[in-house]
Amino acid sequence: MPKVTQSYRNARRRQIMDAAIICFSREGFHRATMQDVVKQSKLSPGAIYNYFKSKEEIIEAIAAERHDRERVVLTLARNEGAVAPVLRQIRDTFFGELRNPKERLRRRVSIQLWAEAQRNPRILRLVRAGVDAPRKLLAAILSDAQRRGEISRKINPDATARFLIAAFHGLVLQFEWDNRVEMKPQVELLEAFLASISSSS
Amino acid sequence: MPKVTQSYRNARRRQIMDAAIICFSREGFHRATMQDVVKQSKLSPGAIYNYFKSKEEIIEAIAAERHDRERVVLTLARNEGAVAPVLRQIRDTFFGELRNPKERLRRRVSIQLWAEAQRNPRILRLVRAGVDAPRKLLAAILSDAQRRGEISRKINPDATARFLIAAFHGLVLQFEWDNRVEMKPQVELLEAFLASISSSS
Amino acid sequence: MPKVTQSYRNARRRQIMDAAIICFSREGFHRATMQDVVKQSKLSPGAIYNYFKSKEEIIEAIAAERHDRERVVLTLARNEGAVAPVLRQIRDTFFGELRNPKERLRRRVSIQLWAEAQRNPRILRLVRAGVDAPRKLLAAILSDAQRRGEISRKINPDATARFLIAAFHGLVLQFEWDNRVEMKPQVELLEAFLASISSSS
Amino acid sequence: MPKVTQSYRNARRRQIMDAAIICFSREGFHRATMQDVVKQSKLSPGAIYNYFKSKEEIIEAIAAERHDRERVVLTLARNEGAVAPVLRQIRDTFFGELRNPKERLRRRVSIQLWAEAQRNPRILRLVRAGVDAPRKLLAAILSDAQRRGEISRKINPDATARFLIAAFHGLVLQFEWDNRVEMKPQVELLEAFLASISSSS
DNA sequence: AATGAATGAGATTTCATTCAT
DNA sequence: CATGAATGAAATCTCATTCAT
Repeated sequence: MPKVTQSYRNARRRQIMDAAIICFSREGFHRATMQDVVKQSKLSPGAIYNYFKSKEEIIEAIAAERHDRERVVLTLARNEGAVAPVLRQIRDTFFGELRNPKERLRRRVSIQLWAEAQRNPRILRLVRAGVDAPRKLLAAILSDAQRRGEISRKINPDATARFLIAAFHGLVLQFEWDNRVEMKPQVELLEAFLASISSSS
Repeated sequence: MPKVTQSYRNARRRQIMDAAIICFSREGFHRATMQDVVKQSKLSPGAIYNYFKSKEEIIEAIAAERHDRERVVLTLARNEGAVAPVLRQIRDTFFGELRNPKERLRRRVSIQLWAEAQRNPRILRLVRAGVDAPRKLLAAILSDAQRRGEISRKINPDATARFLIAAFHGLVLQFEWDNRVEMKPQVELLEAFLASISSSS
Repeated sequence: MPKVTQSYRNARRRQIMDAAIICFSREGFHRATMQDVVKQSKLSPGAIYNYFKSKEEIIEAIAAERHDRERVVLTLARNEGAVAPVLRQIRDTFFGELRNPKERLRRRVSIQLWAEAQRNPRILRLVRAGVDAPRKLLAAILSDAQRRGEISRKINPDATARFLIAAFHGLVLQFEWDNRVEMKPQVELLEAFLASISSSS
Repeated sequence: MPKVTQSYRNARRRQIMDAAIICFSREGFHRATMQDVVKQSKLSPGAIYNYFKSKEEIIEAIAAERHDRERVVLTLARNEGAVAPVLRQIRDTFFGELRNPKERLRRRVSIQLWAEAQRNPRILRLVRAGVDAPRKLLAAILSDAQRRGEISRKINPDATARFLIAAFHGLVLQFEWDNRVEMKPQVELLEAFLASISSSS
């Protein structure tokens, strides 16, 4: 029934969100003005407000997308067999993405979202959800591996999952502050860590 | 030449920064207005601008203080003997502080600073310095311990130090998003991690 | 040359004006948006602009219609005989209409027009015309009645006509502000007033 | 305790309201911009918003003032003796004021308020109160006069009071639409009306 | 003629900062 | 040094109108 297709509308939303991600990653949510987004998106203010009710809503849409994305990446990993290659794949996916320029923009915006979550309950909910889902999946993977005897019974899957995600977030920050930081030693450290919790130890 | 004593000036700066920390942790840098800080500090706008040239400068002063503080905590730990108790003390100091309400405010502001560092080079420098100093100290501690044969030669002290700090930052976020998160399992995980890098392994 | 019949065009104009009257009476001219009129009329913006050059023009069309209507009501009254029943009929027509829901909407819009006339000369002209015509008709009726000796020579027909219309407008306002206002005592008052100007006095 | 006196604040509010009355009477509430009021008042936007939270609040303050003013005028009239001179004084005060240029501005704004009352309940309440108080006072005056036998027992004081006020409002409109309208014949008509309800009749 | 997404000027309001007292 | 009213640039958002389809 609509005059323009859903895919047209989606493309516009995409266009706006991409522009916003560029602006927000450059200037932060508050310093970036809607005028900046307008220019970057090559649309008009009115057009943007046809797709998003407010600047806040754009931010929320970006947060929601982050959330989805992270969940999807991990879900893909789930179904495979032995734990070690699965974890290695997750690790490589996440670290690999840090080199991707587009993903770097998004990571910069994520840091903004962490700050924003402090005073915007809707963002908080989205950020939380974006972290909870991966954590639970990771914990389930670890749990399964424990059941199969692949990793030590002594470790706490939930706490370990949380710890791994925390470490990843922390390293995102480190990389943000100084992008010459080498990721390889970190990857190796994780390798050692995983080895230390594997059953043979 | 100053008409009031330095200690008076210091007390006023303190008063303003404490008020600002409260406001910033509540609303974020950008949403918190100078009026909020004025009210919270029980001073007048004019008075505040006698001590800080701008809102930015207050933020920078807070960032500088964070930086100092973190360095001091670690410096205290340095001179002692065996590595295990030293690391345990550092760990307990940092995690212990997470329960301290005043420190929680400051942590909230830290997260804001992480976001702000993205577009304010002066903040970036301060944040970076606030992370570099502890990292180097920690690396030195690990290095010393390696030399003394207390921990494995195979680990990379720099990378490990960075990793530990990253994990701590990540856990600060986790705690911020959900303050019911238990820290004890995390502390135990770190214990296991330290054990895994000790020489006996 | 027109591609559609005049009656089709008229029906569309009617549809738009009816929708506009609803919107304007609800929100006022300025608060009501063209989008509101679009929704209410179940047409599209483009369609509306095919029939009216601007929002102003819709307002003017409504004003013009008010004007016509009021003139017509009075014209109908003119041709009858004795003055008393004629005046009574006019009175009853006007007061009776106040109970008519559709007419109430229009009265609400009239009040908007009174305000609008202050800064829109075209509206002013229409409002003025809408009041002048009835006044002149009423004055003529009174004048005729004077000539026939039905009402006192002492009264000034023009001033009296103006006064009656003014009182009616004022009562429209009273009713608008509080629609529990009883109209019957007002009607009786007018009866007394008419009696007082009738020749017997 | 305040740094500036209350009278200073009152003077500023006066300054803003006077400027607003000029702008609103010229352009209407909606066409007049805050920038217009800023210019007219020779203050800055920020200064105005120190005294009024919003444009709406300025409008409400003006409405409240109208209300007060009208009440005061009538209250003054109350205490005197015989009804005829009292009513004549009220009549002359109201009609006399119509020639006062400042009062004309305010009347123009009143008409705006009548329109605005349709969709702003706070304005409605103020407008209503501004009409109710005078009406009750007038009704009381008439009632007293009836008790003293000065005017006919047959009239309904409430309805008559309402009618007189309605007529006045209606004449304000007439005068607004055409300021060449003579008020003298109207005053005489009222004289006749009052005579017709006096006891001798 | 009809559609409705897009336009963009312009409205209200905020808030960091200043400066006369 | 302190005060706090005043400043005014700039931000977000709205909405009458257009025009490609």
